[in-house]
Amino acid sequence: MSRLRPLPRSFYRRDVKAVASDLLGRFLVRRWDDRRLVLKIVETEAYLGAEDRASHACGGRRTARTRSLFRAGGYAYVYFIYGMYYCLNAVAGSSDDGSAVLIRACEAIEGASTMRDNRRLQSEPRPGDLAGGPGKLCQALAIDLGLNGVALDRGELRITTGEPMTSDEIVAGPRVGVAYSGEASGWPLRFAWRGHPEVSRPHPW
DNA sequence: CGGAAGATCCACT
DNA sequence: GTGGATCTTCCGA
Repeated sequence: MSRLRPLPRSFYRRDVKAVASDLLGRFLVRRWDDRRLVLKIVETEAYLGAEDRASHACGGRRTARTRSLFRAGGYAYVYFIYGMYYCLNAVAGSSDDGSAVLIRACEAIEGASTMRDNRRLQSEPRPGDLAGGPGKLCQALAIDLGLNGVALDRGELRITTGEPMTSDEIVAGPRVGVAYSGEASGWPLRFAWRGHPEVSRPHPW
């Protein structure tokens, strides 16, 4: 495996769509319980900011929950949803933008047995079982609100250099689970590695 | 202060 | 394909 060198904060402080597609193929590295868990990012979604009705930053409203979302790029934004799941974002752009990239799916590279334990899977994982969705991903990596706001270039949760996708390997489509957001629900802000077995449903290809 | 909704997942038919 | 789990968050009154 290539060296797990953290991406610099400048990586995140760009247009959120560029950050979202450029995160595909990078490694997500989680230190937990004296172990190292490594995954390759295969699916992301960009959330713009005030102008995006699907975003928690819609209308520029700031709440206790979205505090870390309005920081400058390079930090984690973790939130709790549906009474039982967490979702992980990488904050993008400049301070006060409220733009972020939701990490939707990953392929396990190292530490799959620990992820399986964390997911409480009884049988051999099938494609997508370990980290093939934003809630599953956080469960596999034991990510909760304790990691909300942490820097992604150091510490126990990092995103590192990896094997970025070329544009012909990337497919874009509308985001998942945002039907309530009107026109924004059709924006092609979901990015995935075309044909990869860990990409969540519905498949964007 | 009450109620509705939610960037999901799973079991079941 | 459908519905239930489960509870924080947010908005309106």
